[in-house]
Amino acid sequence: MPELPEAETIARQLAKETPGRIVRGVVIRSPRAVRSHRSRAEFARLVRERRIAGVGRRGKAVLLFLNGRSPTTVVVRLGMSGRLRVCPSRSRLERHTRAIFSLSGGRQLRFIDPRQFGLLAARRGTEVESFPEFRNCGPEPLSREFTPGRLFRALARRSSRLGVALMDQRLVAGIGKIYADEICFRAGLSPTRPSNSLTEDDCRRLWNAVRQVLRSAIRFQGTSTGDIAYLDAYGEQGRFRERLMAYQRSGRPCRACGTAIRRERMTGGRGMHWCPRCQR
DNA sequence: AGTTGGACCTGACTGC
DNA sequence: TGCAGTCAGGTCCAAC
Repeated sequence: MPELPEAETIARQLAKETPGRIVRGVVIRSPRAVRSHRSRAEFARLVRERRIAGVGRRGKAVLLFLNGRSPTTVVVRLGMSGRLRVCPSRSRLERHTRAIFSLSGGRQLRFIDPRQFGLLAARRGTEVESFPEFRNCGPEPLSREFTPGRLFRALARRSSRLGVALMDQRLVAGIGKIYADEICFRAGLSPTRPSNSLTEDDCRRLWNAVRQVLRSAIRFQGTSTGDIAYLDAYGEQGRFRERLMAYQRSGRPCRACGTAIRRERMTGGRGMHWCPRCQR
């Protein structure tokens, strides 16, 4: 599932491949991919014949900055199964290709998304924080804005379980199921703990774990797992999967102490994985 | 306002 | 083999 490390990996790859190229044409093969626009034509009009000036990321979203008379930003939300791929124009179209950007230089940027939870949105300007997609977006976990104190105060206000709170994008941006499990493991905290039961000391460990886990996952270019495994802009798998300590390891021995990893469904129907011995 | 559960979507898997 | 049911999960929305 694309979370912050996967989006960051794709954004860095696109930053090498796309700047300077001009979007010559846009084909939206699934209208649902641009459902926040009135029509496919409206989206295409905002994007066509503009030069890609840069690439960024906010939370789990990849951002394409386009130059032109009025600068435009394309927000790419990958959802649960979305991928962005750069390839030669003549290469075979993959199944579930939802949108194709034809770029100058004989390349295409393709948006592939089996589950169709992903979304492309073209927004005027580059003031990302003002876009509706980011209205409820909390601080970037690897920025200075995100501090142990801020994390403590936010968790102290909540009664929901820690594993659920970490995935709330208003608390901190970019964390989903995989990294919520891994962060809790690294912090030695059970994801079933009520958020407001954490001490300041717990929160400092949690804050460290957030940053260590995300940095490490970025270094290994994300996690590929499950029936619709994440692939990067070159179609390669992420290598963080081999380093997972909790996620999707239920019943298997904890890599630290050998105790069987537990799994339990939480509110929202999502299962959380944790070691009952290492995590309290 | 915070919290929860359902809906969206489709491929893989399970059970009868 | 076939078909219904379940699961996965990011995000939004309605209901408490």
